[in-house]
Amino acid sequence: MKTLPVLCCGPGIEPLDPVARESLAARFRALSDPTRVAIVNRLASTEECCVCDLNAAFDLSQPTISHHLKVLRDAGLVESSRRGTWAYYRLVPDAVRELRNTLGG
Amino acid sequence: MKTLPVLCCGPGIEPLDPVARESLAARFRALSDPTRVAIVNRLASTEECCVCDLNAAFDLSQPTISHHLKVLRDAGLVESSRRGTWAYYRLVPDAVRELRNTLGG
DNA sequence: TCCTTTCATCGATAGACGTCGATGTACTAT
DNA sequence: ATAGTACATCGACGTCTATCGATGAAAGGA
Repeated sequence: MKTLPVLCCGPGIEPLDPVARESLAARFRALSDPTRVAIVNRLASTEECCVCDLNAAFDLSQPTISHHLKVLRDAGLVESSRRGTWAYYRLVPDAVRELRNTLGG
Repeated sequence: MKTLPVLCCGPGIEPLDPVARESLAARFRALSDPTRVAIVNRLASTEECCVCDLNAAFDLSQPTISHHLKVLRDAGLVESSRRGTWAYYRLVPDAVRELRNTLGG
């Protein structure tokens, strides 16, 4: 005789709506690449960083680094500004904190 | 010569080693899909959850849900155990907490 | 003006990923 | 034994992604 399993995922939960799921997944996806994790790690330990230094640091082609920066920018995790010829990138602390909060139930 | 930009990403940082980058990225990649985010969200609000209920909840085929659960399992974010015919999944709180800490300056 | 440097974008390609139907496996009930 | 249920795995398909070389745009220096 089998005991009917307790109905899990019961009535008390509040599931994420589809928009929130997609939005959260998009931010995590931005961190789903080792190079991007390293970039964020690097930006986390400095005020800002110019692209030229990132290019030098990562042994990847310049377009590839530029691509990763765009992914992080589109995800709202970093922001950039140009000063003269150079582009400087920095973290968006609120975005990182927000993401962390979603893991801190 | 123009004013050389301040050497950013200076000597004080400790960059992640390649293994850590890959390992972190792998965990974030597990959360890079809206369905998996929703599964984790669901598991976060209950003790454990049987696959049959997840199948009913997500309007995706049973193999697809099974695939997502495997991804989360391989990432160490969830664990499962069989009791009788049913398989029950639950979060691995340490894994989630660890991931959160990496975002916590 | 011309050349160089910095960075973004384009186009192409190989590999990874999400999804499904079909199949396999283990368990339960009749 | 036979049938049915719960879940995992397999094979296939279309899409997305990481990467590169080539090109474009903007700025500075000669």
